[in-house]
Amino acid sequence: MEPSRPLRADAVRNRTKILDAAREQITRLGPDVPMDTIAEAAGVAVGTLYRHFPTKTDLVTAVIGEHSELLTEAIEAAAERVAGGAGAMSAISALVRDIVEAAAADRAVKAAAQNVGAEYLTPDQESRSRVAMTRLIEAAQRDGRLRDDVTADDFYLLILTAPTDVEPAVRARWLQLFLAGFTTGKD
Amino acid sequence: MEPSRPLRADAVRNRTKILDAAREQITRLGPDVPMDTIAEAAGVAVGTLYRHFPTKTDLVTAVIGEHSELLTEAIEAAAERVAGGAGAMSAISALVRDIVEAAAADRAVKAAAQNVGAEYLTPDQESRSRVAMTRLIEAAQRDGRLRDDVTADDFYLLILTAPTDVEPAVRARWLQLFLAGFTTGKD
Amino acid sequence: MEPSRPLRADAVRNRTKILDAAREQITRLGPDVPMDTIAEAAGVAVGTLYRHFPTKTDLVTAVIGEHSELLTEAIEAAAERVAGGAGAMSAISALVRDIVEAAAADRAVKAAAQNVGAEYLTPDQESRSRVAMTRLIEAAQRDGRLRDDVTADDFYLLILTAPTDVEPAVRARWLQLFLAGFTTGKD
Amino acid sequence: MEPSRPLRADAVRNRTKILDAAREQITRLGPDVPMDTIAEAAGVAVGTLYRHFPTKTDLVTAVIGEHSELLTEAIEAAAERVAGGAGAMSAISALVRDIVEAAAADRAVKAAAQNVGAEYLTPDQESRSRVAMTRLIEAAQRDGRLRDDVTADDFYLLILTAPTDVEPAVRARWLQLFLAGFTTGKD
DNA sequence: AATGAATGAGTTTTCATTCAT
DNA sequence: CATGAATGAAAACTCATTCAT
Repeated sequence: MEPSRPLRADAVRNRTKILDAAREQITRLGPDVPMDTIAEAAGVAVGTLYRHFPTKTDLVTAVIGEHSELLTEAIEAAAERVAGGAGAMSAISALVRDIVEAAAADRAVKAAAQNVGAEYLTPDQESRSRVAMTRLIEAAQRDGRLRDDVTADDFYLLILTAPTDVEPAVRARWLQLFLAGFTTGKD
Repeated sequence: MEPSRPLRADAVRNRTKILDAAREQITRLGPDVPMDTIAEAAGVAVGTLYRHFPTKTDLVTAVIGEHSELLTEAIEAAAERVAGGAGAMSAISALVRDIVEAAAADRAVKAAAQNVGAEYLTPDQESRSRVAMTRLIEAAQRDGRLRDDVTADDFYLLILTAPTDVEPAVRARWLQLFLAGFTTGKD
Repeated sequence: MEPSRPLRADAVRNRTKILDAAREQITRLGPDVPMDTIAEAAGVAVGTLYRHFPTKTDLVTAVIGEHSELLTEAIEAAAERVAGGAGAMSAISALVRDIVEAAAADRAVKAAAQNVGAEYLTPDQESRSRVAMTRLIEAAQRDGRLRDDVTADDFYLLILTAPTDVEPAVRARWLQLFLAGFTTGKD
Repeated sequence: MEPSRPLRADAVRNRTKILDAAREQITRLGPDVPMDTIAEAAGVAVGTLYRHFPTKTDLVTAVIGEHSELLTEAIEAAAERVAGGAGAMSAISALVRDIVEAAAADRAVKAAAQNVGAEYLTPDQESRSRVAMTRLIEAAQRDGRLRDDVTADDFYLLILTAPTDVEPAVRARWLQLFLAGFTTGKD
């Protein structure tokens, strides 16, 4: 599914500028920032925004898409590390903590995802992250550290519901409690 | 903060109709429903909305107020039942399940509250529910069913983060996982 | 043109309270004060305002009417004084200065008069003040102090155009210049 | 305060249409004309009004600005004519008569300006008109036709207080009386 | 008569989206 | 392709006036 024809260099540059600006503005001001504001921040005219993203929803979805990609890559990286011998359960804990913290920092992105009703992951990202996550889970279960009934979906649920608008300490407590429900308590 | 004076009968009726409509519309159409829409649903003119609730924030706050009152009363009722001899841990589980289901129905109300910066619990409700919750927790801990380090705040966190936009089965799974982190696993 | 039947005592009291409040509010906040605000200041309900004054215009007109009455009485008093032997031209100067200062203090009343398009004087007031003004003018002309072509209308014009929103010193200068056009310069 | 960049041709056209319509509508319907009405009269959508003038105050200020520019230019032109040998006092009379007539046509604009707190003359216009007016005054005083104590501020006062809501004949009389206070009576 | 709740047209302003230049 | 001006449908809120209690 590559673009029908390669975008011209300056068009690529514009697309990047727009996404950068959108990410920044949405994170700072929430998903209700006017398109004009994003356009100005990007240093282009609104018309250009609409050339790249036919509707605001498309733009917001694209911003979320970036986030999803990062998330997917983080999961894949954790799976790599475990394949390289690292402890599975602690890799999972660290991964989840990182993701939750990132979502908190980028809280507007989450709000945007809800507001727009966009799917959190693209099909491609969905399958890549599911593969990696499953590898992590199975490793931790082989180690006897993770409850046997826990699935990748359970972790997605955890990520989806992590509180973003609370103090870090509260978020840490939340994570501790939730993860306690995943582990066997062994070790 | 005097009780003003008792509202006229028809005004009370309207106030109720407005709150009912607001809850319904916000739940159905999300936190951004126009005041006009709520007015129409309530069968009154916008002016009447504004007579009862000078700003949209006030209206949303009132809707939240009802909801959080119900929540507070549910916690108190559960505490009563336990005082009457019911099993503490199962009372807590049932309570939390009920609350989470109710919160899911009112998902948009929560969003509206956040959009509008309304506080969820009034100071009075806060203290009433804290007292009742603490009684429940202590009873369950005496029974050895609840981890000793769990506090009322932990339950608020659970309630606050319950996923709303998912199917009931998913929500049930989420609750099971989260509660697993609270319990000792005994029995 | 007396009221068809004497108003009940409390109705009279209310009418007075309303006019007092209206004068005060209009003077302070301009003719755009909401009727509700006037009602509250008067300590009555809006409905009562509307019973006494069918439209807002009527109320504003009534407030102006009071002013006109005072104005008429001031002219009559000056004429009395001159009849009693006082200097006519200086009586006129003092009269005009007083009226202009009063209008400045009550600047909103003037604004109201313009906004509402109400006649400044009622027919009765018109004729009473015209008689008195004419007497003053003729006396000053007999003294050779006032230009022979000056009429009562000229003075009304002066009163109507006096600047209200400027500092007292500026207003005094304005009056001096304008009156210089009226006098013969003699004495 | 850079000149931004030259507006596009059609934007300039619209700006003009909007200012024309605003002047016309405010003059005709008073200072409270809705923005929608002005937009319709201008043949544009409201949004276009707001693109050119972010608030109603800005629009009224711009209308005033045009008017006060014309006024300033009229004074400068009169000063030119006098420098070219024309009679100073009659130039002043004619100037004042013209200005007052123009102000009468724009009565509502003045009201709108006050409603909205807009300044009448910009600092630049203020100084330009003061220079020209002073030249006129000094010439008339050299001719012995104007009282020596009369200043530019006195003329502003005259212009400021000219009656607008009266018939032309009445206004002419008013002007005659007022100017009589300015002149020496010589010639 | 008084009360004050209800009405609803109207006001300013915003912003996603379109389209002429 | 980019620009940025124009569009126009909302949205929140106000207030003169009416009318049930």
